[in-house]
Amino acid sequence: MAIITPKPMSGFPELLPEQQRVFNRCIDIIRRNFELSGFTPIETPSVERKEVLTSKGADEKEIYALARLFAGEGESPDTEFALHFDLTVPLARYVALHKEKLVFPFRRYQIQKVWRGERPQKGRYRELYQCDIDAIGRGSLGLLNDAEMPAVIHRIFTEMGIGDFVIRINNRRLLQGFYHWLGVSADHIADTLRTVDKLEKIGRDKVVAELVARVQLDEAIAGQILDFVADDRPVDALLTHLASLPAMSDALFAQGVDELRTVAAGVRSLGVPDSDFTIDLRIARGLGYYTGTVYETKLLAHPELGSICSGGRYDDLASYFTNEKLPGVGISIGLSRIAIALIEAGVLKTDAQTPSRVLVTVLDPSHMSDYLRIASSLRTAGVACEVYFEKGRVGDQLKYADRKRIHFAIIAGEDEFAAGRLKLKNMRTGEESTGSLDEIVNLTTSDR
RNA sequence: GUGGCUUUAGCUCAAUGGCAGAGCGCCUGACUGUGGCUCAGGAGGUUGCGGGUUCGAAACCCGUAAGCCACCCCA
Repeated sequence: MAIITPKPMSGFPELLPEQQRVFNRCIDIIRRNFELSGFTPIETPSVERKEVLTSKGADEKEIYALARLFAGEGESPDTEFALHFDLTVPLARYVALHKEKLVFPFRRYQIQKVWRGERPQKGRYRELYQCDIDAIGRGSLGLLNDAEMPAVIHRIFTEMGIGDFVIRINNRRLLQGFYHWLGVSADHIADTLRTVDKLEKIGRDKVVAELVARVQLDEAIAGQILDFVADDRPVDALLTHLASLPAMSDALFAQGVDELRTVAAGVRSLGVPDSDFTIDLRIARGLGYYTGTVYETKLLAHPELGSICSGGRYDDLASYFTNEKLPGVGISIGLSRIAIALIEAGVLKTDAQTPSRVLVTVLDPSHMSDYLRIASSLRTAGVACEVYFEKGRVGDQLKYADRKRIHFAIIAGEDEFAAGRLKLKNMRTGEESTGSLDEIVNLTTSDR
């Protein structure tokens, strides 16, 4: 029989055990911190009806549809379902469906896989984890929710130890107001936002060229826009400067500046140090539905990964599913992107290939019931362990423990059982100690 | 969807058109109550796949697939 190649599809990442453990630890940190800020878990199905997914005008090339491999006579193998490509659209449907049972503001988190029909590249996958939090209001939603998103993210990234990062905050109202004040026509504003968003990637000259050639802005105006957004003074100085600009005569601009000031103050009070967040007028987010605050997060040591966490404020989450106005603000961590890249870069350190902390070696199979009892006692004490059930000398068994980087081995044979004293070997130090079962269990719970 | 580059052992990579190799990893033994270190030995390849040129192809040509990168878009 021909061997089927065991290689997974590119873009559908798969981890080795020690990597998976790091990845899961990241998920644990994210979940704990989401809950610490009062966000409640929900999970939506991996598939939605196609019409739900395309409601926001998503790029249909990005969506994987579900089909059966075979269809009966007169049946179509196609289904009306497709895999979700983000968690925001499903959230909108969920909230619209359950709004009479939910209490608003609704604060939920969701950690699930999503699928995108993309050409994979570094940091870009076709199957990936997204970790979203959103706060949804009914009719209205307080502005300080916008400050909470970066605060939660800051706690998570700090705890994960992913290295220095900067959460960049901006406000789309401010940008729109500014462009309006400059005289950019309404139907060119979205295009302008999107083009300026590329600044970091393609550089000032190309952005100006594109603004002039494609968006048909006056070159002088394009230049003014770029001077405006490239302003990188510190938060307070920038806010003061913005408030002094003649563009303050534009109501939208003034509102944006005001919102940004409130959000920045909130972020600071929620414990994010000034070194870790900034107001960056360059970011706009490509997505059209953001209306106010927007976020992007950059890893200083890995700028090539792009934004590892982004989001923003939207006026109306679920306009396709209900007439009721549901404004919200949310942020999403691209966990697969961060974790896989940082594991490969060695920033997130991998450890043992197993959760087992202790290996119970088997020297004398006639005492198997004793070995099993030892394992049971360890587990009752909360110590992860396993028994070596295979044929093998002590050397083989210790080698097994060594390769899986199991911290301790319990070694007991005829002599130990006769004396009622077990031997515990610390695999890291090589040090051995003896004691009763209880004493040994105790030793494995202490650090070292 | 468009373009560029790449594909040789599990991994990283050599091999001027002339015997397909190294390092690391893996397995066995030295070592039947003690892992890592060392030493000795071993396994592992239709050179991505299909065709062509040639006395002879891993190498050159055509096709195809996959991978990487860039665009697009985005986490």
